[in-house]
Amino acid sequence: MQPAPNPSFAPTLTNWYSRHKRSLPWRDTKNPYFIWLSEVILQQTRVAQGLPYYERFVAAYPTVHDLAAAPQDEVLRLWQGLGYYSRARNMHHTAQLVVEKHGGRFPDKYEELLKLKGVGSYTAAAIAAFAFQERVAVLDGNVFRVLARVFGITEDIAAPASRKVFQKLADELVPAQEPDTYNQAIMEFGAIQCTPLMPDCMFCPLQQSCFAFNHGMVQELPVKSKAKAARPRFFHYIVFELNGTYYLRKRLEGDIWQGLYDFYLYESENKDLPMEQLLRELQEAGIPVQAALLQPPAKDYKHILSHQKITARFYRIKLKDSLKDEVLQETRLAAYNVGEIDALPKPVLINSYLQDAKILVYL
DNA sequence: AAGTCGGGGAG
DNA sequence: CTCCCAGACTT
Repeated sequence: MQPAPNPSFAPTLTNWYSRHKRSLPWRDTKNPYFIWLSEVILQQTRVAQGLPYYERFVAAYPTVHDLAAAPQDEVLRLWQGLGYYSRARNMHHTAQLVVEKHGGRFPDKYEELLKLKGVGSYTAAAIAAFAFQERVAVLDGNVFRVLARVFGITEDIAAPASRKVFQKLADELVPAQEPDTYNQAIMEFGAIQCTPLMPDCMFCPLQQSCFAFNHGMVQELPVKSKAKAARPRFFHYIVFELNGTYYLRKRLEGDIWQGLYDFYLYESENKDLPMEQLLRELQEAGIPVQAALLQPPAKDYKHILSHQKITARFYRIKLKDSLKDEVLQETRLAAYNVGEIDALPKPVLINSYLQDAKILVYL
């Protein structure tokens, strides 16, 4: 059983925060648009990785109206490399809704923010607290970890059912005064002091009252069940080239990278796919290719996602004539020149190939 | 409750 | 390699 919340918990954290906090751009504003932008970017993303994206989005779209008016391809292109692209699509959708239904002003209550697409319990609480000083508790990976250790909570933080245990405690701990500062403080404390692997317990202001420290359980807490292994997938990309243009297509719903562009794709069950079979598959798709024109891939590309381990091969082929209209309809491929390709949103895997193949060259 | 959605950096 | 990051959504 965890001890009752120590009344000095919040003051200790905010005091620590005042001395250790990083200077981050979204902390210098009460503008809900900027705060929302930063929170969506930072979902499942380290500050160091998200920071340059935040700067780029603020520069490109200074107001929610600018974001709402932008084409989706442009928004996804700016998001390129950040991953979890549904965040960008939902963010874009929400920007348009805020403009059209709310006159460009964000809702100012937790319950209303929660209704926005892409805004879950964490992000709604963050916006409500940081932009509007609502007394709600943010509960992210950092907060889970700090609470589990300090209060000795052994519920599996990966299990959805555990959330209410942590949420109840988190809610009780939020002080009435400056809930925004407190929420920033506990997350920053988790990110810098009470880190996952090597927490700095020797110089921790909560050391005396920390359950995990006092019971030698710092390594054991928080309890988190392991994710299941990523499934292997084998991609065979055909890169059709025609007079300096290349055929790409926008990916659809129902798989990874929705809304991003890649090449003609054949996926096989096993790693090894004979060239003859690949040629046969192409023929069946109405794209007869002479074997001599199909250049074998130079190497395998390994691309790791949370739940998939992709091995990709790129077969480049120089066409003499345009692909048939019928094929273009069926495959949704279209020809793009290098400048256009640069402007399209692409998975990191595709971008890596384009640079290796010197189709895209950056200075 | 479990599955799915990216990519990168630290150790 | 492993872990996990200012999570959300669908089934």
